[in-house]
Amino acid sequence: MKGSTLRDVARAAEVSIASASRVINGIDSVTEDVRERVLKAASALHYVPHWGARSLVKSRTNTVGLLLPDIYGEFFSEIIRGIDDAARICGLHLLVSGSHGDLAEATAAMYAMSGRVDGLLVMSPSADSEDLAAALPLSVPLVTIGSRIEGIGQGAIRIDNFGGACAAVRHLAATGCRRIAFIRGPAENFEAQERLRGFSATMAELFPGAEMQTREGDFTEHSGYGAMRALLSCTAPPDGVFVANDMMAVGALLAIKEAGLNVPDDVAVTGFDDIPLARFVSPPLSTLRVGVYELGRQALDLLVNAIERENESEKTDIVISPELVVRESSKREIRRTAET
Amino acid sequence: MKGSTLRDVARAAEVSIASASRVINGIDSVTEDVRERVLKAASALHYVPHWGARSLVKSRTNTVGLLLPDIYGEFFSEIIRGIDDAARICGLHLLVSGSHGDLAEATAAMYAMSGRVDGLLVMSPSADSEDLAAALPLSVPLVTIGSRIEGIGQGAIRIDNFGGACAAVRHLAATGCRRIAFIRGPAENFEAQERLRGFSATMAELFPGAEMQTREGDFTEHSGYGAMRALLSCTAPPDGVFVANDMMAVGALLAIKEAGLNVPDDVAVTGFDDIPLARFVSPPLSTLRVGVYELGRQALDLLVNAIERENESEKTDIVISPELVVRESSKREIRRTAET
DNA sequence: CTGAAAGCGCTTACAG
DNA sequence: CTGAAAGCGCTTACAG
Repeated sequence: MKGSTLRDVARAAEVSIASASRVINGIDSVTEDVRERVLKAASALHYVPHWGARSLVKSRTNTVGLLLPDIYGEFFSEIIRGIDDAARICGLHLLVSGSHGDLAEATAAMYAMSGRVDGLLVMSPSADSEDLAAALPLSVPLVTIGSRIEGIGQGAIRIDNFGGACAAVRHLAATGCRRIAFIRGPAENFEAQERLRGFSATMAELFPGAEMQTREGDFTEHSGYGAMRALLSCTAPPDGVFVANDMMAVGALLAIKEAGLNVPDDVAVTGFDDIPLARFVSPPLSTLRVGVYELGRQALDLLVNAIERENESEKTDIVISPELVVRESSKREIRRTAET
Repeated sequence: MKGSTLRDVARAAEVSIASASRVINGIDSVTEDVRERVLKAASALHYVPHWGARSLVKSRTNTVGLLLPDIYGEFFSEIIRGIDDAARICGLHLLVSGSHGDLAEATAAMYAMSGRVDGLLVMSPSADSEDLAAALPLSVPLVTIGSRIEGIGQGAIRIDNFGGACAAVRHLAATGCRRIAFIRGPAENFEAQERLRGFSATMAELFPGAEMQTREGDFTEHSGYGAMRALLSCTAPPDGVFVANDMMAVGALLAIKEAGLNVPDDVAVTGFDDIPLARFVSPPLSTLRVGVYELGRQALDLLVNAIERENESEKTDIVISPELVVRESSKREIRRTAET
């Protein structure tokens, strides 16, 4: 079970450790004879380089850390995929850590990682981010994903949640909706806040003085269902709903159906994210597509850049604009309403 | 940017490196005075232990590697979640690597990982597994997930795909289906093969001598759609379809709808996996629930055990039985058919 | 081209 | 309780 070391290989090949190291690393001009002997010995002994030792002397780990919030589902999967693919191309390994209930856990995870990675990718959309910033290890290049924090790290990548929300509301209005409601995400979530801001701003512009109906959800289907029921029981129920993410929108769809109303004719619905599910619910859900995979790739590229240019403090910010995808849930003829 | 070392901390705290090491590791009885000084110095210097050095001397990395095939979606996400949660409890880090197109890539990934982990979790349901086995580093405890390979590793965890398939076919038969077809997964995929085996065996038992209709898919929604269309254009189209995974079943649902037929009355449908989407399509999809999160947890526990009992070669095998979940897509009154 | 030797940062018996 | 020292496995100038 115990692995063999370079010394064992060198001994078996009857060369010095230095020479063995050279052929293992494929460097230098080494005699073909030596190379062969070392390679043979290495494979016979099932030699695997001890990574800790190598990283100790090179002070490079060739590993990046990925810190995720407590995320569940497609989004998580996609972003890892994007990062992992990009990392493989750069020859980097990926250390992941998810599900951090509270700040203490997130800090501990970051701290534990920072000694073994060349850089850190941190996604932490909740409010504690400020405190997290205070706890940052300064010795490691860091790129934030979708974070509200401006000052920290060597780079940041985020989604234009505000712009996306504006587009959604404009779209609903263009399709004839006059009473547009909003189902919000968690109050402490930065991305949710930005979507709310986009909603409010656009509503104020399009329907000045009108009252805005919103309900809070927690990004789960269940909460979307509940919020939609609440909205439908208002005295003036909405004829269009922008929902802060697709998962909640799916719940909203259910609630509308249960109320015996039609989507999109009675209530048009638009979500956010474009998770795969969006295409499969009935009616298919209009939404804002975020290239999550691409986001992951770019985040990693940003980090690799930061690692390479060391402490040159040129900070890069990337903003990804979501794209409106119109499906059946909001596709309707512009109707003339009799009442106001 | 450059991190400080234990030596720096010791110097600042005016103690020996040994003492500094002790308080950092929280061991031994150390004077309260020393402890305080070291802790203060460490935080002032933003000291982070160099993990490579530590692992070099302890010959423990506190990291496990996870090797996944080219997987996309919920399944991937869930299994990582299960493993990550379990790993955190054990104080282990998780190195992940996905998307291995071919054997060479998978082998390279495994090799690259094996020098930096205490154990390996390998999921590789495709046929190359035999070759992969040959390439295994022997120095690292290894647990396979859903692998066809029997001989390798210190443990294995797998899904009872055969049993699940049997249950699905029996269920369809019990609900009145008389011509049950099967949409297969990729031919080289072990799990897909097992599901096919279960289908064939049960069909042979229930409808001896009857011809079996099957079509191959590749686990994507699109291929399920195509396979279903092909099945519907047969001279004797099926009145029940067992589909090798939920994603393809979703495609099948679409094809049936497009053909103007009703689910479940004209064709009952059952999938496999119970991905979240299954509940949201219309009609909701009957399927076999596999506790993927739980599977991940258990896989890690198995590995931790293997790591702890070192080379005692007591190999553990765990088989998880999927559970039949009946939803609308196969809920129908048993009908009497006029024709044969 | 090749080898002896120093050193990466840390832990851990071993003395005191 | 504390420190000096050896050693974990590897890479890399430095000589030869």
